[in-house]
Amino acid sequence: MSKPSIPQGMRDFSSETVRKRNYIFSKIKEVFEIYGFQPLETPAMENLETLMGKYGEEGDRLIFKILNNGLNDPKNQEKAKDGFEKLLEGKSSKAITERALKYDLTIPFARYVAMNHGQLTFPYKRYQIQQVWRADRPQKGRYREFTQCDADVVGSNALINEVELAYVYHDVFTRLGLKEYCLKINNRKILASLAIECGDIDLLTNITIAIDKLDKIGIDKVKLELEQKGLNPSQINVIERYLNIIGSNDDQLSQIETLLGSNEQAQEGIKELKYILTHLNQINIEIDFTLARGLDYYTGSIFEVKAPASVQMGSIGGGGRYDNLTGLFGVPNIPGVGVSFGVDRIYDVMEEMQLFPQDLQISTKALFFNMGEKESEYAYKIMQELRKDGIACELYHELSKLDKQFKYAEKKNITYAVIIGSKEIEQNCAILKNLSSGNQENIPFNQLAEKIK
RNA sequence: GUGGUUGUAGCUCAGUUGGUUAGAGCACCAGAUUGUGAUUCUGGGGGUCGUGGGUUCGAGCCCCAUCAUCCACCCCA
Repeated sequence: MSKPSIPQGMRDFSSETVRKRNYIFSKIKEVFEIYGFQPLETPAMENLETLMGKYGEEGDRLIFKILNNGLNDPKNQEKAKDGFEKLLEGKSSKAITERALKYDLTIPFARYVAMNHGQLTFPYKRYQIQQVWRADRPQKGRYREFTQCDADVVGSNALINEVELAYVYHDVFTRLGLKEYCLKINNRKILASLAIECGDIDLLTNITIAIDKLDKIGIDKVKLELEQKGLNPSQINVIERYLNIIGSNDDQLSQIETLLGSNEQAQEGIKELKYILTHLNQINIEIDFTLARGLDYYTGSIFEVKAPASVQMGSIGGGGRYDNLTGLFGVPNIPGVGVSFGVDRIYDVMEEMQLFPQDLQISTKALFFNMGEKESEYAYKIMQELRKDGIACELYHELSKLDKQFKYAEKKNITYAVIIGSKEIEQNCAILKNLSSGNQENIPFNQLAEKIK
């Protein structure tokens, strides 16, 4: 038998890691709940047609598809062969695969809303914390299975939702102690107007992909890429003037008004930005007109959260407004806006910046030493009393040298050692030793719980 | 999907131009120590050198393939 292994980009999480991850989840959940979001879970797999075509061409390629069962059944073999031919041609085939692992939480959520819009109370505010899967090559901060934490509001056009979600970001990162994060905002309408200003709305995708890279590759390479995409010098000139907008939020707003203010869409986008920013004067938020975000379905505000520059992680969260997501599933006129947290990346950032609290790893509070068969029977009864009081404790599993029992306690980060030997039984008390300070004292059995708590 | 990096004991890593029986530190186990975490000393167990082929009298080392890893691109959280 070959050595056991797990698939590429998948991970086991040790106890220590799970505790740290749970710490992040609990903070995020707390904030979601106090802003009035309700939990939702959807299945790991969706019908393939629910997912295909929603994330662009690249996205389709990265969806994990699940092979149908029963392909070897003689009844299905003709179909399966035809289907396989189709696959080889690069088309998809229901005969071979009709289910897939979910790629994000937003599309399954839209599917859920489309299926249940009759029952839901709008605006519907839901949060969802689940795994998603992408068949991407793993690298730093990128895994094939990772967890997203989303909060969305659907059924409301009000910009107050954007304001609320920005506060959600702020509150979560504040609670996690991740102070130097950077929340950026832009509006797709402004990007769209830039494309119109260049003479063709269809240029939007190419333009956004190129300018999104500005801080990574610099202005010259962005211009080169635009040139390669077939833009002419006067178009590139417009974009360059757009990219040269810098300064405080107010400065940037007045500059964009000068450049694109005559465009109706731009006016709308600018108005929205202004509204959101004036309601967010308590927190740090930066306009970034180069912010584009990949997903095609965004139509209004877009958000992105960058990790502190010192850790080189890039995006740890993102979101935005979409006008008609459920329209993809035949239910029109349900606009929405949402944000997402990349927990796995937040974990990596917090690990690197050492932001996890020390006391997360304390599991067992007290270890009862095993001093022999009779003694441990006695100790067991006392231990069960402590457990009734909610104190996590355990009895060392066999009679061993004290040295060994101490080492076990030390490794498991256990706070107290409780030693009950024949002497102690006679005196109706136990030795309670604090393993971090090294102090020990005799404690009557009936006071043990109180001392340990 | 494209390009590169790495893979030797539980962990971190040495290992010469291809040449006897593959090493170290840490960890683990036993003892010195029959009720208090240390230190020290003595002894011990552990490896199909990622996997599968090939070249060679001979491969941890060279070649091919494959899997995993990390990194960059694409894209993205």
